[in-house]
Amino acid sequence: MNLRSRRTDGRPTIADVARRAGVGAITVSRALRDPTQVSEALRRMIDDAVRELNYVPNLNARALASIRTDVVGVLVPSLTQNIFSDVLRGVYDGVDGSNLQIQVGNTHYNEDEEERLIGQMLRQKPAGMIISGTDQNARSRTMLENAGCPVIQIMDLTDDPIDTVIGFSHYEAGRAITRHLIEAGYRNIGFLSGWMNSRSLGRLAGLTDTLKEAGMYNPKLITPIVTGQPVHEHKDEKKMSFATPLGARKLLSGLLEADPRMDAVFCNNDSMALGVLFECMQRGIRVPEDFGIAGFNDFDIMEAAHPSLSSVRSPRWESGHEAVLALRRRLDGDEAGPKVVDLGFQVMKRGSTDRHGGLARNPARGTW
Amino acid sequence: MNLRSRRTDGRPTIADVARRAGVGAITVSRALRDPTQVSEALRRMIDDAVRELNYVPNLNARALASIRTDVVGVLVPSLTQNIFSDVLRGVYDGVDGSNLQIQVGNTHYNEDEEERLIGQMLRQKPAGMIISGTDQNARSRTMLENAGCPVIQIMDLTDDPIDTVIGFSHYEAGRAITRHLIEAGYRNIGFLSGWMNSRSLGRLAGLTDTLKEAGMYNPKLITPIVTGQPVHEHKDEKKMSFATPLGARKLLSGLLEADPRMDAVFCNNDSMALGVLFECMQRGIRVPEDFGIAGFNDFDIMEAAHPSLSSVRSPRWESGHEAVLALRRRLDGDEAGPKVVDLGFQVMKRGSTDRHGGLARNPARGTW
DNA sequence: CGCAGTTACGGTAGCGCTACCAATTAGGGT
DNA sequence: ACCCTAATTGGTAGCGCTACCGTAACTGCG
Repeated sequence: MNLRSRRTDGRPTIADVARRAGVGAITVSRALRDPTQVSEALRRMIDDAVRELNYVPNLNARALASIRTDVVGVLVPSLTQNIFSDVLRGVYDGVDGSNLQIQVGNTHYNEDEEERLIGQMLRQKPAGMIISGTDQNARSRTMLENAGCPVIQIMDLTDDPIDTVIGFSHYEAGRAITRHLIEAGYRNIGFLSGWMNSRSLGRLAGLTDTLKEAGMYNPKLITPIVTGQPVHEHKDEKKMSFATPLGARKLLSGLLEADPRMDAVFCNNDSMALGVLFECMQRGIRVPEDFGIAGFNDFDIMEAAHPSLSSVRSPRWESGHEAVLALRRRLDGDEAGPKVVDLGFQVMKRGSTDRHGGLARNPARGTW
Repeated sequence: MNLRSRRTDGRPTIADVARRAGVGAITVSRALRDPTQVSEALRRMIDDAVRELNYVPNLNARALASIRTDVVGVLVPSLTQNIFSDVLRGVYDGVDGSNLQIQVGNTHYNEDEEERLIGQMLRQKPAGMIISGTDQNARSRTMLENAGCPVIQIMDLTDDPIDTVIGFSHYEAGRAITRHLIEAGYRNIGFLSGWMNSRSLGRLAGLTDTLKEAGMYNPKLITPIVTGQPVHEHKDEKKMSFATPLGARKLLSGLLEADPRMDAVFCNNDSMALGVLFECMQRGIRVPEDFGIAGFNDFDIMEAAHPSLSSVRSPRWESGHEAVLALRRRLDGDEAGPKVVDLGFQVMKRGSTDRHGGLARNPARGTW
């Protein structure tokens, strides 16, 4: 007797726990999912049985039997860029201590791929979705609106979220860093980018508007705008064509040739800002006296460079983390949270834009 | 009639496909998983029905009914460091086009946490496991040996893998970069590290042995060794205490104080090498003439720095990618693959260690 | 032509869990 | 005492899929 079917693997099931605790299986199920539904006495018997048997629920069975799973789908446009590594770290830190599972999808900045992944994930009836950006196409948006689960858009801001958006304004970030460059005393300010996505474009718009308002706009100081699907991320670990330190060095050369009066540049990311710094070093251009440099994102390296590099600190980890926390609140039944959360950004004013030595007199590390 | 139960969500099931194709459900199941078992004629009918109904298999049901799932558990010690972002990118690239799903766990360099995560993942009956490092504790190792699925250890090398190991020798990497520094003409070579794990220790051992063989070993030029559990990775996105560019600048100052003769340093990672470069700039120490700098990992920034920074290129993306490919081969029934795969490393000889201008005469980017 | 061996397909019975409904008990008001 | 509601517990019937076994048709061979 007592021969277990070959189909099981001998691990205790909810029925084993129920038998040991002397209750019905369904009561165990309830005690596990919502202990308040079960009386104190039974709950303790069940807890004891669970512990003694070392019972672990079978998530597949749970998912099959119930209408929802504990999977959170997270879509990012790239894993190559450190930005989204930070976001994912925030996400993983956010699920620590919950029973949520993360399923990551990489859209490769391709909206068809994004659409496909959204469809695939929604079919798994996820507990929630976290998706980077606010620029989903119409079909993706419709799918998400009808998903029947919380959908959090991150790393950007919009008045019209699918459900909830948690991020910051790239346009305002572009404005803020440009204002800083102007205040620091630069007059011929350029913009240097490799490949641009919708968020980069927002930052560029912020720069352009601010420069125009100041009567300092000069299109020759803006590198050609490359959008669309980025160069495929290669197997050999090379990154997207221009958006590298080396690419930035070449692009800077081009800008200086186009208009030698250029005296500052806002780079689309930190890597390119570093590349610009190194190009300046090689050319003997003094930073910040002759030339100001600002990056975007503010990775660690910016503070450590010499001169230290100004940048805009973006809430990457925070975006991922807050998104998960918002999701968890929603799953706990709290529907009251705000639909638009602005995490802000921080203009980090450092040596590379300190043209007149103001920082030495007032060496704050950065200001909000 | 025809009222669907409230428990379903209206999506087509295998039974719907079977009905439409005029076959039994089990035949559809077979046609989906192993088409060779089904005759050409039926296979086509089934394929058509699948397409018309837009049928997508329910993975939870499949997992519940069968003995194995399509989940691959991936354990990394950290998500903070770019190293493992690259590994994960290789992993995700490797599963593209298969039906494998990735489940990531972060051990935070804590072996108890690692043990817990291994147990938790194995309970889900994964198709395979990929785990960073070869230094699992005894209980973890036992669990993995009895897992009944392929287990790939990555990012290190050992003669005695649990199952298969794919990586490179940190010890040999330490030897190789040290030989390079000696050949470049440096005589007082130090080692700079923040926090050390077992792989860092391997590199340090390679350096130490090589220096001793050359009669050049000087313990004062080695920063204090900090091991054990690293400082907890904070919510505020700060990284582990010393292993940052800024930390490196302080540590370098300490070493120079301990023995001013120091003329080169091998840094435990690229960030610290950059920090050292910036510290040298500020102090007016000429690189590479007065001082040689080498990093480890060879992230993009090393090539773009000025002077460009020597480093050891580690196969991070490749480790993740090859691990998944090996796993896929195993899951396809190919048991013949090697149990130890050395992906090698590459000493990237660049400006920061080019004391005598050899690179200018022979400007190869690096040599294997 | 009969028989074993093979191939192609289908039916049945779960996998472990939970939705749904029923049953039982307790408490509160009249 | 009674009815009515709420709280607690259990039984039944799936969720969608596949392991296992059975059946039927086909093959080759003596």
